[in-house]
Amino acid sequence: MEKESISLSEAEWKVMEELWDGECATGRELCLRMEERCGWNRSTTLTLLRRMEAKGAVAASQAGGVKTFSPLLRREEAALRETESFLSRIYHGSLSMMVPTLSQKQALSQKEIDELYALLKEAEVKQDDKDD
Amino acid sequence: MEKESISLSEAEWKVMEELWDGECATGRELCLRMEERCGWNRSTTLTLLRRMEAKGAVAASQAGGVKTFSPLLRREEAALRETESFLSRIYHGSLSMMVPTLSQKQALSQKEIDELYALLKEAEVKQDDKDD
DNA sequence: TCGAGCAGGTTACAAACGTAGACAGGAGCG
DNA sequence: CGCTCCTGTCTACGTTTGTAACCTGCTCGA
Repeated sequence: MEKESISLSEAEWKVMEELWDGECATGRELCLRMEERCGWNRSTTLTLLRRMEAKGAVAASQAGGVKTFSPLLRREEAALRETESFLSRIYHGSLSMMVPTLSQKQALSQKEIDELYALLKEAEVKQDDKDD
Repeated sequence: MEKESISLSEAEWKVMEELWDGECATGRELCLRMEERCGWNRSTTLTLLRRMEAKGAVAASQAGGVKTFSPLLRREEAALRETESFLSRIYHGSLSMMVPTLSQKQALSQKEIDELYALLKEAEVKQDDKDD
């Protein structure tokens, strides 16, 4: 129901990725793709889809014995939720505490750093918009 | 053993926080603090400590019937591990994909953005060091 | 019409988690 | 000496997660 509270497990997330990438897909297609990408058995994928349908993360529509699934949760929504929960769990909710951890280990490439600069600039613009 | 592979569950993480903050503590102290902070029963904390000891995340030393626990895993180490797993799960491993998600929701304050700039600058310096 | 395939559904089961009750050994007090 | 606390250990139980075998119903070609 309240999308806010839908949380996805790791495996479920993978299925969602597939759905987000393709907008929607039949059970068959998804099974094939998951088998290919993760080596899962058909049943595994179907079970996950069922669970996800139950928790309202995906919608399923039957059409002549074939089910078609589509995401109910938008990627940004889910990612945001996940991110906030992660940040608060590990970094007391603050992104700024996360960067040093990564840079310490040189887990940030120069390319990534450059990208981040650009992104921050954009974020700043957004902040300004907010004031209007 | 290989610290790399030690993963902490959410509850375990909370206990670790306590340990990291205090460097080390007796079981009794930890039980009290967890009860206070999370409302946990004494047994709950003790069980978690036992599991964490088993997986090598904390060290315990007995002294006259009283156990003292200290973290074996450093916070940065654990945070890094967690962060990498999170980033790869949600953002295909790239921090740069995470920022737009947050800024879209205005989940980034100007203050935080400023901090991030500063952090990136530092990270850049580190990059240079690496070349030496 | 009957069997082969394919779609989805049902049931299962072990590991990880969160949570806690029951139990046992040592230390000190009366 | 025996009881009471306190400390830690064992055992347990429901839930979530990952993973899959097995079953059933439909459809299409021989």
